[in-house]
Amino acid sequence: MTIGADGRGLAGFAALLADPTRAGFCLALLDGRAWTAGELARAAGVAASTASDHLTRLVAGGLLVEQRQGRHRYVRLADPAVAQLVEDLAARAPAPATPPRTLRAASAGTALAYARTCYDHLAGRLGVLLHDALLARGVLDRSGGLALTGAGVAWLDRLGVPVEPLRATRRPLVRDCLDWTERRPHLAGAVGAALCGRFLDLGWTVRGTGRAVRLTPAGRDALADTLGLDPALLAPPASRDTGPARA
Amino acid sequence: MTIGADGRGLAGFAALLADPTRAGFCLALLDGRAWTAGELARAAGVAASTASDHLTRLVAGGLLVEQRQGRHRYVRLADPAVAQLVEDLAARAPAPATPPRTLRAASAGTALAYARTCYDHLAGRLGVLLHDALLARGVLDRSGGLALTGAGVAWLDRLGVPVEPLRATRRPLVRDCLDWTERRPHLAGAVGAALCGRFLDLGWTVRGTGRAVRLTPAGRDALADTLGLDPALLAPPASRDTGPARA
DNA sequence: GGGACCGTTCGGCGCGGCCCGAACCGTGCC
DNA sequence: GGCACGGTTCGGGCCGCGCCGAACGGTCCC
Repeated sequence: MTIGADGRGLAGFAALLADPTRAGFCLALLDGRAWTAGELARAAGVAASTASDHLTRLVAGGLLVEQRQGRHRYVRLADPAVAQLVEDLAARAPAPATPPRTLRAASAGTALAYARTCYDHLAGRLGVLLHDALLARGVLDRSGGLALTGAGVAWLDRLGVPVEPLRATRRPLVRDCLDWTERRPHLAGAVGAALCGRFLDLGWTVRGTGRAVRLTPAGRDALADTLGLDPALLAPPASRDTGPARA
Repeated sequence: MTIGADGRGLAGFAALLADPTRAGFCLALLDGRAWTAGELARAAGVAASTASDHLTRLVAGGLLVEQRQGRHRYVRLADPAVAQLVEDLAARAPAPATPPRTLRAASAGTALAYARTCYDHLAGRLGVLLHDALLARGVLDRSGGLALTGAGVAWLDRLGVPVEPLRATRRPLVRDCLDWTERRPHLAGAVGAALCGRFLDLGWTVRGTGRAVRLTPAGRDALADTLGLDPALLAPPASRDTGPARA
């Protein structure tokens, strides 16, 4: 009531996400990449002029940052904290009752349910399996809150992911992120992002269409080797009916 | 773009906070207590009918829960996760340019800057000092993410705060919460809430007006004793000019 | 230079949200 | 029972916001 009872600041900020089009932009940008204004306009189904206006407001509000390049206006989420905020809100928002979809979309859905990026870290069934394996192997420990162990630091180092530079970022090292499809946590934070990037560098994973990710045979063997993950569990979706995609 | 590109759900949810009156309600309720509809209406400066409408929407949206008692409608934040969400948003929202205030408000501001509750845990200078002391004494450790140590569990147990029951809640044990006035983290999460409650039970702190909290002489001695905190640092604001209140 | 394309600005339209006052209902108190 | 009080419902007014199309400027390519 006294310190910051004035709701105008909060309301103005929340209003940025209170429009279906702007919210859709932010959800699309959750893939961590930079989109052009036109791409976003087409994805949202609005005129270019409308999208331009929305982007200006989102940038002014600090949710997005832009980068002009030639005749393109690239835009992406301002920082990981914004991604987390959008996710937290989306996780609490009711699903807008869009049960199935077309066959093609359903098939893409199973691929996404298997492995995808969530802003800048791994999500989907693969992300959850990884999270569980890291806990089982003692890389992570959650007896007193999720934390990276000393053994975990060494393990990451052997993998080629030095932890020290990550401490310099103001971002938490490790963080839970609730998985949309699995409804269980996967690993986010600076370590989650570094791990996701390292897997791509090592060729253990490759990017698919959109935010989908595929595990390569080399990746499957490597994960089985370094984390003791059962290769059978790591099998990619064999066909479109490999487990229902709970969207 | 594919899994949840539909921004309607997120937008509808964010819209709950996108109104100055509703946002003000939620900020007021951040003190963790239940308010009546009339109290909120007066605090926000709107008609009772307007407040009633807003409350209905906030309850329907899951942000608030209500409890009818006689002719009163008590309402409070639905759970700690909502409190965190509101705080995260408020922390990112720009301050609505309300530099000083009346003298009386400024004086109340210094009391709040010294010690207050933040939903259900301690905040303000006292909260930050406590947080730092817990780190220094090894109750908390943040070498791999903020975590409660084994020694911390024992320390809490000696204080009369058994940790095991706290694990049963789906709430994280320990969590950072950015302090509005100090701009540094204080301790939130299940342990932060339990600690705040235990201090009140022990008479180390007492509630002041609003969300303000005062440290009792017994509390000052006890904190100095059990945590090695310098009693001089713990001194309450002697007068209104004890350090600027950065609101 | 010509043309295609990306993005922005401007006017104008229409819907929806926010607010209030008045009337009404239920509770609690005298 | 009478009255005060808290809360709700309803109708109506108003402002703001989101959307589009058209016109314009900039950039890149041929």
